[in-house]
Amino acid sequence: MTKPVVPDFRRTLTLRDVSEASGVSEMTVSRVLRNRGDVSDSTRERVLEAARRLGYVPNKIAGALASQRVNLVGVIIPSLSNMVFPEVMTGISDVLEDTGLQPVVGVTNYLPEREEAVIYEMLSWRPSGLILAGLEHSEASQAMLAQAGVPVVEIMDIDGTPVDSAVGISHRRAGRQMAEEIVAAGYRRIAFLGTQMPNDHRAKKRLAGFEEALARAGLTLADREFYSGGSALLKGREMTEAVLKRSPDVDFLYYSNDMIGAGGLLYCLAEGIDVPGRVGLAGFNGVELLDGLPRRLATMDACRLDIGRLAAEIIAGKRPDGIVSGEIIELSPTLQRGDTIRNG
Amino acid sequence: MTKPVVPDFRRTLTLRDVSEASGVSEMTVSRVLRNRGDVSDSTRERVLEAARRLGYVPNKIAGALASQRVNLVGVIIPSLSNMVFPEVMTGISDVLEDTGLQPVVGVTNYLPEREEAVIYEMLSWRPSGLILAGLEHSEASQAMLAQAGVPVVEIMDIDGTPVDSAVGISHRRAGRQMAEEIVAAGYRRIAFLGTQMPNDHRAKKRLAGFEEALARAGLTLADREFYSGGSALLKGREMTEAVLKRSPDVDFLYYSNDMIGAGGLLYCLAEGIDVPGRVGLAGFNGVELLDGLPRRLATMDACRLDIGRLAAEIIAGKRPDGIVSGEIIELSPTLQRGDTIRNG
DNA sequence: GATGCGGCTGTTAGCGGTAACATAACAGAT
DNA sequence: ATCTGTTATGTTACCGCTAACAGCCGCATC
Repeated sequence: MTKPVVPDFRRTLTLRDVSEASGVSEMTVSRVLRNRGDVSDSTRERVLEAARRLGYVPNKIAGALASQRVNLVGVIIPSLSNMVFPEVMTGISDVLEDTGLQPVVGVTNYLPEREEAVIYEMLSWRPSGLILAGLEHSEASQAMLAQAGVPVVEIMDIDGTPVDSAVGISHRRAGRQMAEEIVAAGYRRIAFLGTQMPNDHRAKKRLAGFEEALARAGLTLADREFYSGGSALLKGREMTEAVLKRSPDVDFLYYSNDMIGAGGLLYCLAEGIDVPGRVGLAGFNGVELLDGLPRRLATMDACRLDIGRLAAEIIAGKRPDGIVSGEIIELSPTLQRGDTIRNG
Repeated sequence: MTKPVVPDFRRTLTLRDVSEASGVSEMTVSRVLRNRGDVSDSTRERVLEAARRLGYVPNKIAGALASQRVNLVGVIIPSLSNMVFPEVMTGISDVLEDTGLQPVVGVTNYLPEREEAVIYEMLSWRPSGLILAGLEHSEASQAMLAQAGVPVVEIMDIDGTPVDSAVGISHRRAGRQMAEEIVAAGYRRIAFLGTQMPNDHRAKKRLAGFEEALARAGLTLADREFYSGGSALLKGREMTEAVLKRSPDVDFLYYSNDMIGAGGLLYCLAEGIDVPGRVGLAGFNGVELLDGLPRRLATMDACRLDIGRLAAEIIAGKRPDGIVSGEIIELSPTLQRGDTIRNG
């Protein structure tokens, strides 16, 4: 099952090897490989040929140290598995693609101490910029970010004070807006179903905004249910069942994300519950998944692609007026009523 | 909306700054910060205090150059958005966590030329190892990997010849196995629904194995339908509708992944089609999502967590016998019949 | 023919750490 | 008192590359 380990006698190649193989100085090789400065066509050809033939791969560690430039952008997010960050990443990659910058992802699992460690690790590679989710960070994290001396963009959320720049939506406002819509549609006994969220600050803010708007309409949450871990779709089912059994008079279910909302929708449809007549449903995020459901769940898209794009543009110095720092961009999520809120 | 850009007068800190602040040599500071070698407790205290006070973050670029050691492991995958790789990443992170190694993700979007670029970029940082999906790579990629001088683990698939090590399942066999199960259950008019797959070699191998087993039973595919892009769940619905309309006598639908399978299942349920009586359904991957569906879709889990773990263990040199190279590990996916294959 | 200049190439001196090898101080053994 | 060994610290020489500058050549200019 195992083939013999062939000891590698070749040291790994350096500029010097290419230089010797092509008969020019290391400096000239360096210039050729970076397309920097003037080199005659004939020399360029010779160098490229030698590099290709040897299979030379430049050592960016040495290059970065010498030039004090690192073409890396750290991206720090809480989780890969919840459908929201892949799209942010797409936006970031799209923009960075033709800037020579390269995103590097770090995952925190919603743990502040993990975040601190990831920030430290990232900064120790002296990246050209940092993009990270959320505005809430440990004190030590904040200090590191402030000291870093590179552009830092906090994304997703703008309800708070960024270290440097921020691109996102107001989750508080998003929650409020959804509540207003629901109340306007005539629902009165409204329940909330969501993640246990010691560290999901954005979900928390949405709920706060939601309750605030309810209060203004003279209402309070009729019930609430929380979960953590497991298949979100399944949890959505289970929580929905639990709430509807416990509080049969509830007429609206507000979910903290689309995945559990979808689970709830499937549950209601399977049980033959009239949606949106008997109960209305709404989620949050506008994930692509929803397109495939039997009925379109009401939701609010979180502008994830744009957030990624704009954050990357700030880091890449592509913003109009060349702003690279201290910008706060608030995007407006659009409410999609779908088929699960009745027409007031 | 923008705050003034405060010019950063402080150069970024170096060992020398900490050394001066604590009155010892740079070397001693270095030792303290890496916990390497003997340092007296009093000195250690003084150094740590100074480092903390100044907010010093070591420069790993310089460290890596000097020590010829980089605690990074490149992980190259085709896509972040299909639910399968997050779980692989989890397995990898779990294992690397306490080895001091750090995964760095690169995404290829199923494009060989992107893959080549990502491999080049990764190798230029001289990582301690590389984990990449699939066994099919451009010639240039293969050459780079072979020359890299670090352990390379190709994951997910083992139907082919790895550059170095491989951890995965046989997709060909997986396809065969599912076909046998379906045929044994008495289905005869079987259709395939999947991605357009110029570069999804694993889906292609599953289909090949599937058709091979059908042929052995004297059957051929009754119909086939392909898609690309868009919401997989929605595509699953649409394709299912298309196939069932076009070939009303089809009695089984084999999907190349669970997400479109789930779409198909939802479609059938909504249309009141008897599953698994009138048509049977099966997908591939065993994603968590399925737990939340109204009925459990037949599928085969791809051992993603284990694949990640084992790959990481190889890189980290944690395999029994200290094998670091040239190992091929085949895992056996388990078939989950769910509720969508009738009992033969 | 001296001068200037742009195109091309080479030389030198780091970048900020760490490996490897001194060195110093002091304890206990002889 | 000398030797040995251990612990704690410092010194030196790089790691592989690039910025900055220096040189050389040929050609147009005055």
